[in-house]
Amino acid sequence: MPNQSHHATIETPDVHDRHQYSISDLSEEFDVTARALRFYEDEGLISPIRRGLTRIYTKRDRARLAWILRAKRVGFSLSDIREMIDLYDIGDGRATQRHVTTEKCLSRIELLKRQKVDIDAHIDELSRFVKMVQNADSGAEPAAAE
Amino acid sequence: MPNQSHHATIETPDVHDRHQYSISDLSEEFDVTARALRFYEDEGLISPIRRGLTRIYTKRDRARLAWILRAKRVGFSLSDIREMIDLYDIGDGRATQRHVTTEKCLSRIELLKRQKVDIDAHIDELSRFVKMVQNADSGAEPAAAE
DNA sequence: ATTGACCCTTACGTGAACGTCAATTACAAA
DNA sequence: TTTGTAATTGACGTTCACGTAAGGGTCAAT
Repeated sequence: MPNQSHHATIETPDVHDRHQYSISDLSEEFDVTARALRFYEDEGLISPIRRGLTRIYTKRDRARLAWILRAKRVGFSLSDIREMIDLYDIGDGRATQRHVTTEKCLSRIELLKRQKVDIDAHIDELSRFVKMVQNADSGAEPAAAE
Repeated sequence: MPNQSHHATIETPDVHDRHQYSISDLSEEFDVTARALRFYEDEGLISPIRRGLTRIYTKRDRARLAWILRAKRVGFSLSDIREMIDLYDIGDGRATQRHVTTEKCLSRIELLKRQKVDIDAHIDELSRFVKMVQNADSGAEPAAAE
């Protein structure tokens, strides 16, 4: 095996089908630390294959990472995310399992919809506040609830 | 002072204008612990007056608490929230301060809008997954990004 | 042979947001 | 006066999501 380098050397063997990523490739692309990626692996969220000890991420791993990070952005904890990934990974499960899966997904969706309502309310309130500040009519304070 | 009780006794002095709340009133109503409310006070988010050592929350405190909790639900940290409250509390500030305030509010709004996009994407994906599970066509996995 | 770039594991440290005692205090009812 | 209920202030404990060394391996270039 004369040439197995996994990141840009002069003579890269597979330039045009780049579907393998090193840990630093992904950490740079998604702006997370390598430590975080290893942590996600410890938590069972991603399982890149290994060449020796070195992690090699496939396109699927990359897609899964993107999904994880988006889930984080909308407020899910890592264990939430792990649970959701497990649900995805069942897919072929028996009827009862499929039922449980569906129910959990639907309740997640409900939660997300409630979040959207909260966000809209917050946007409204911030917008009103901005207008108020610009009009310089003092008397500002967080109005709220009901 | 014969009658100063701050929660329901037989002879409550001001039954019909109930604009004072004890710490447990609010913790029960909003389903947060008293510990949390004291913590928020330590962090400078609320400042109930005291009768002796006992905290007394006004309607404004209550409204502010509701606001804080909603901010938390949409993903703001307590220091984020503190910052925003400080912004609200300026209101009468000088022109430069008003400018800074406005800018910060606008960037918060942008952040919230991006969150909505993420949430919508997540809802879509979960919905699609639910359909897929129900159709029993296996081959499920978190699709993502791009 | 050494340097440099990149990778690894193990393991303790950290900030946020409280939880959980422990020891008191205040007040009203029994 | 004792008992009970709700309040208080420390102060240490906990979970989450990593950060941050410390110590070491691999490979290609110099």
